[in-house]
Amino acid sequence: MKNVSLKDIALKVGTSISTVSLVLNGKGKKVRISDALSRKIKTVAKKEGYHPNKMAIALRTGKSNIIGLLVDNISGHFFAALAEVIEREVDHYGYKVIYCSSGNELRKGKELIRLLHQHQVDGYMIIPVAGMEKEISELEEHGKPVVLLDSYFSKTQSTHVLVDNYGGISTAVTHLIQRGYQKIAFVYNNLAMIQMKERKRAFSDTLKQAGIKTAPELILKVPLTDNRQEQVLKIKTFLDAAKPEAVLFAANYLGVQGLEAIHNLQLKIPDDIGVICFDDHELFSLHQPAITVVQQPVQELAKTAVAILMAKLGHEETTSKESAELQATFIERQSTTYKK
Amino acid sequence: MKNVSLKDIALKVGTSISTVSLVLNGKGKKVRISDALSRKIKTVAKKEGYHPNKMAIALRTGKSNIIGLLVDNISGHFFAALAEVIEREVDHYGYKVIYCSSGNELRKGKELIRLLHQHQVDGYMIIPVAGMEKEISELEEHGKPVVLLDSYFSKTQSTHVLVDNYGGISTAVTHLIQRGYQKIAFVYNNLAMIQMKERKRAFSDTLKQAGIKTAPELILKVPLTDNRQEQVLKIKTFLDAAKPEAVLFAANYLGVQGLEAIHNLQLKIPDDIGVICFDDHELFSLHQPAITVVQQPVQELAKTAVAILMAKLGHEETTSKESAELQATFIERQSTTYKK
DNA sequence: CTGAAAGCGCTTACAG
DNA sequence: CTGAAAGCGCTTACAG
Repeated sequence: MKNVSLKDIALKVGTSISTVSLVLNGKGKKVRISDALSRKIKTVAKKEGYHPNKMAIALRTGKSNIIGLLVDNISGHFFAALAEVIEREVDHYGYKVIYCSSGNELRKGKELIRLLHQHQVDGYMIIPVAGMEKEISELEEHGKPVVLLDSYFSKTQSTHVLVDNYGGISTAVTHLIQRGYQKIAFVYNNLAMIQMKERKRAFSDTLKQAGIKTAPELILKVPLTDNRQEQVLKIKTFLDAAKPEAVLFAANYLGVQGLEAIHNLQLKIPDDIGVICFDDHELFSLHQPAITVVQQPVQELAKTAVAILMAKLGHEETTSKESAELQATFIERQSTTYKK
Repeated sequence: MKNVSLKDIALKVGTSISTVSLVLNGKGKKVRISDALSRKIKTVAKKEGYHPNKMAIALRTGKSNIIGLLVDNISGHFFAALAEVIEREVDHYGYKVIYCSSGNELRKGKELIRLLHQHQVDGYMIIPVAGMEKEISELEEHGKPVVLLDSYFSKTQSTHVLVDNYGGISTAVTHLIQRGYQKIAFVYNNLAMIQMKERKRAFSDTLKQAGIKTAPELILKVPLTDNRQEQVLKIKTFLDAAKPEAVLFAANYLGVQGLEAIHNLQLKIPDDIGVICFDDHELFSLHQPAITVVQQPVQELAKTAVAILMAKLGHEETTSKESAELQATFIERQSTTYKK
């Protein structure tokens, strides 16, 4: 059973394809097609179950009304929070979203950008992977608007929306110091992108400014490519050796793994070790004790990014098309009460 | 800057569009196009950065090489686990996935099926919503293969892949009884679909078979439409009034909310109350104490569903195209040790 | 070995 | 008020 096309309708009604197209696109009034014909066309279209072929429209008009969203990990917590908002927001403008995840692999990321391009998506929202600069510039040269999420490349000037990573970590470290923690450990990963670099930089700077010297043995870089098991083990070994008074995890998944490591070590939070995490997770507020976090304004990030992209696509003239850096929210829970 | 098309290449090389198409599709050898020309075409195509327009191909061939995946909730845990596997599996066959989420709303679900249809997806994987029977039958009448996930309609014969819900719950209840729990509560939701009905049925049957009579005040149905806050409150009020020895949550998100309610009530697990949940969650294994669960074989579900869909699409003749019911895995952790 | 032509389903000037 | 025609980028018989 074939899909019904404009031609089928035209044949049934006894008119031309153009007329059917005009009517079904609501332009009947404008070109003054008779009410009788209009009604008849609409009736037949409905009865036959006509659905326009979006592929054909995209091919003809050059616009697909699809936004490509390339994230690092489609099963991650950040994506889960993001996707919902983005989907709802772009829907207001009649756009749909195609998601894909790079797994933080350059090769995969490049491939997916090409794929999205081949599918003629109108605009891109991308969590960039190191080394992707060229592909992104090419999209922009092709006239396709791009908004980078969560990170950006310092050398290129693509529009980006992200949280104030430096400020967020700085607040966290300051909080720990005020609570009386001195020997503070930092666990981050080897993502060679600005958001992680900023977090690391903020950690070192803030300690230095407080007159605390940072020992390299209090800093752990966990490779992204390790599997979960290995990562937990590395964190465990690290904490066991370094014996910090508090630990700051630079990403929520590291925090989750960190908690597992801490449980394995049978350490009590916050008595044996204070814990704070950059980026919230469902698990943290439910954990006993609940984990203090620096929360990213995910809703706001998504909304801002969509607004900018829509502005670039010619909707919503009011919105600025500039990059944005949003403030993180510090949430103190029970994992950072120093007891000594 | 325009995208480069076959025509552009043909013009540059000084040959015809057909020849370029043939060569670039690897059919050059078959129709014996000269090596010299082939090489030249390939070189120019690469230099110009040619990418085939998938829309045009889809329009022309009637195949989009896209699978539509309609889930209940794109930010849910089940989706997160599913998406990754499905994406990887269908990739082997050259397919891509478009995701959308119905939010368990019939109206939204219907709309999304229409949308996927308009985008000419070749096959569907759907977590069905009550009332969707007609739309799904229509897809099948249009010759589009469909595999239902997680549930199905008892009246229609669509292919489906799901876990043995009845068996899973039955195991859980039996376990509780063996551990000495008698007053067992059941928390489920008002999803009017087979998976939830089966879980409910299994709960009542198993208790009855053990000679324990089920009191209606030990059963709570939490409306899906309530917001999270309300749901937690309802569970809390319910547990406080019913004072069960153990509680079985019929879905992982209910378990997560249930834990919050239990913490609010200051009840100790497993001393004050035993807890078991159908469907695992990252949070459960990390929780103190870790929560006993009935785990769905998500990987296997996804793989099976993909295999069946691909078989229906004409790949992989070896695979059966029959519906499948997979066994759940019971994982005993520390939340169900009766202490009295 | 290679090219001209039709056609997928649509939109949009253009002509009448 | 309505229709014939071109063209988006591609594939695929068909002809030579």
